[in-house]
Amino acid sequence: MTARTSNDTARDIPEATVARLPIYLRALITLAEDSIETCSSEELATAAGVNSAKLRKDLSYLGSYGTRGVGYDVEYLRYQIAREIGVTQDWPVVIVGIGNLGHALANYSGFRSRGFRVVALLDADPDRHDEVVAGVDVRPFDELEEIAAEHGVAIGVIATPALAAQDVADRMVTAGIASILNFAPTVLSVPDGVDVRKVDLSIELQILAFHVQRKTAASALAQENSA
Amino acid sequence: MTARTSNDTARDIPEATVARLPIYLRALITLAEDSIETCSSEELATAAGVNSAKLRKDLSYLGSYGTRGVGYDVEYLRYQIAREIGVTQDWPVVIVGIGNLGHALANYSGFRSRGFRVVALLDADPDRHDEVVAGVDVRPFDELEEIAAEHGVAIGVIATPALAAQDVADRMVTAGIASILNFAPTVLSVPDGVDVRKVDLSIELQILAFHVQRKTAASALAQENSA
DNA sequence: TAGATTGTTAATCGATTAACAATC
DNA sequence: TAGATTGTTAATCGATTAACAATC
Repeated sequence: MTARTSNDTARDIPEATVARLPIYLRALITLAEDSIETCSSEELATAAGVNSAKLRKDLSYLGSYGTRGVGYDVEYLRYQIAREIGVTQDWPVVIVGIGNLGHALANYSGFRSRGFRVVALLDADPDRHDEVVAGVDVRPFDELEEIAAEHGVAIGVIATPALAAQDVADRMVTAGIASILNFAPTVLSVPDGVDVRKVDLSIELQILAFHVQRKTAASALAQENSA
Repeated sequence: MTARTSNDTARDIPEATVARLPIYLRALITLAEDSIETCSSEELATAAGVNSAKLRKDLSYLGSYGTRGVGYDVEYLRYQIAREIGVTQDWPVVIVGIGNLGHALANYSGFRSRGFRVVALLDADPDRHDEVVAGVDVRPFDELEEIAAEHGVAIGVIATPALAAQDVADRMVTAGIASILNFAPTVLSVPDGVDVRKVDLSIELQILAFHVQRKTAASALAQENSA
């Protein structure tokens, strides 16, 4: 067996670039659906809502997938980005906490169509264990380790109340799940090497509110000064 | 009436700092609930999941609300941050699109408790207009302008399918709603001055998948080379 | 006063952007 | 070849961090 050099694995791609790759992928899928076969960096950038210099710089970290004077082949670039992100394969996912948000997540079609397969829904409440949501049985939270091992689950989604979230995260880590998407409004502490991303609805709204307030204050001020 | 200088309005606070203020606010609320009256930057930083240098730098944009040698008064700092974000007042919000996600959002208690009041739920589907979700009637989408004017709505939430989202955004802008939280997986185009934030569940998962893949590739490589 | 901790400085790091040489 | 567009360079901008003087 030949020892590989580090060149075989992904080069170091900046975090900001990684966060935009899925946006480019979505834009390319939309273009493909519209039967567009080729696009320039300018066109793709517009579809993705970024400027073209940033797009070209981002793509340059992946390799040279375009043709000067012509642009990018939509299908080819789409495949290369999907491969780089890792969504050419299917990732088994567990969702813990089947409240309103858990229901919404389980039913979200965007997961299945984009490389993710919900293999289990877990909830601590025994009253929910009879339910079937989006074609998947709700199972007791205790079965986490078993299910994770059985399906090789690498990604867990936490949609529980804030108080339960840390315990769920600990159990996920024990079960070998090292990537967690956390919807609970709490800061999780996890060992090194475990990757946590956080989505917080009320924080997003508060960031908007800050800007609304500034806009309102600015226009009130302008009005006052012109009076 | 005295003309005000620009010093009276908010200084320019970096975007990265603005995005963290709600996190600090939440940490302070948790500390207050635990009857903690004073905290150091180190303690608050730990609770918020950042390092203390960053926390102090962030707070320095708001003013000098701490006491050297002592730390911060939890209640006082909490109020100052809430005021800076603008959540000492209540913001009326409309949610458009009452599918699974819209339901989850309407029922999310974190809104009401953090300065936001859902004044209307709108959906284009007449079959939904009989429903009452979280104590609020679902109304026809056509009533957007009317409701926005009546309640002075400044913030709109889009939880529709991707195809409807641009139309909803256009109508929101017409109705004078200049801040939009978009859950639909699509890029919105809006006029200058309109603020759009985007939450995309499948993009967050894809970012996780990228890192899982890299971890997996790295350990497979290590194993191979050590063999 | 001595110890503790803030608020600020300055260095470093990473991300964005415009411009353009390379090249189809 | 002439026109178009990529991939890359280098300058700029903004964010992070460690260190410490100011000060309670």
